[in-house]
Amino acid sequence: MTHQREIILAELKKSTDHPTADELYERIKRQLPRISLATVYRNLEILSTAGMIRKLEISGRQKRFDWDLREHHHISCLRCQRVDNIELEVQEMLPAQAEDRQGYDISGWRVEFFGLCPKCRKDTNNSQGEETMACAPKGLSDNQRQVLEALAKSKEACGSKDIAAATSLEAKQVSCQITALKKKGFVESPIRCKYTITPEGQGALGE
Amino acid sequence: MTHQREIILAELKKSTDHPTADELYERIKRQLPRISLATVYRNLEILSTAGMIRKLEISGRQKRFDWDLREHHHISCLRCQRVDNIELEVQEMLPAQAEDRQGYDISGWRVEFFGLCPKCRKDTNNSQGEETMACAPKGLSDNQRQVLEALAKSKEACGSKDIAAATSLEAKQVSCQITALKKKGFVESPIRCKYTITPEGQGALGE
DNA sequence: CTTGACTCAGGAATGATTATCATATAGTTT
DNA sequence: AAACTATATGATAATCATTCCTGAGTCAAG
Repeated sequence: MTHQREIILAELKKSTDHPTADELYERIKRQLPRISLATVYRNLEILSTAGMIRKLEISGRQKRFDWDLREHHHISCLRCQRVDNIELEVQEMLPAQAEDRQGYDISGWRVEFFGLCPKCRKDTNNSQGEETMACAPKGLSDNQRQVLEALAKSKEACGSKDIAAATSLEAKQVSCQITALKKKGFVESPIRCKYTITPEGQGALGE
Repeated sequence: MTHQREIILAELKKSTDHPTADELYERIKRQLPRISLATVYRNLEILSTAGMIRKLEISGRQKRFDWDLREHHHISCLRCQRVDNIELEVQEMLPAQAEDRQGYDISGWRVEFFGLCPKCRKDTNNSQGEETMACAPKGLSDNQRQVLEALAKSKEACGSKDIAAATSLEAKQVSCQITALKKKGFVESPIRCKYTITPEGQGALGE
């Protein structure tokens, strides 16, 4: 039990959420500014194989960690990835049902619920468009920026040929970028084959 | 519904396991040799958001895909990552229990079991050592090879200082490599602070 | 006071997935 | 059918999370 390992465990026990390795890393850096992310990963792995903490493999790519070893299950938000605890009473029935099935030697089980957490639920009700907004990536490639700048200069909606003339790009490439920009919500098409920049697109250019 | 998307869906429906994207890619290449892995990923994503297939986020890093939309749950092997179906009768009781908890708007749930599949279970019984053997990576870095070669030349067990003399490495570096080599099973320590190469280490050198 | 066991920080490497973009294909509208 | 747009694909680069590698530091036992 090294110093860093103690800090990592203490920091995890302080947390009421179920932090990911890098979230924990950010919090620990305040106490141990020189600690490395690899050390956090290594010690979380050691602690979980030693059975001192639990590793949760839910809700997307990043694994989350839980200091609470008592038997309980989780509910996670599909929008913001938040994870909360949830208690169930039917737990005992589950392993019995599955026993001796398929010839597996069953060593564990888990129940997971997912849906929208109260906060995300409220956000959805207030504004429908926001969910696509929040999810769309904000970065712009060079080509996308060129197209967007050309659109910003034009007062009226223009076709991809006009844009191609205004930039160094070919018409084909322009159409390709427009599709990507539409998906990000930076461009819209008031008439078929004519495009304008959206307020969000303006904002993206300014950054 | 494009041709490749049809093929991908058909190939998935043919499979009784729950393949990963790259497993599916390997199978599909037989029919469409020019298809790209990105297309497989893209279409699996499209099909699953369209609700035509299910994306499983269980058992480690790689996501798996399931053509069977009927309500069922899974059991996965901790050793070989294999995933099988499992039927439960208590399903209906679960969502009722969790309803209105934590203010979440629950849209789904799943139950997962894990353990050892029949095959891995048998392998464990037959030979205890095999699991560590099978897991250890076989590659050698330059420094590791140097140390191992020096040990191979020596008839008797020798300390890290002897090895340092025989190679261009410092004593500290040698000790570091020895630790790594011991973990791989290429070196053992008959007496404290004295090391010899193992038959596995000889084999690794020969490759 | 050596010697080796153990751990760390930092960076490189890896594996899985996603984004980009030029090209190919499939639709629409005139 | 021509002219054009819209969408999908294949190849590849980029990204993200995680793990591996290595030289250096620390500590305890001999």
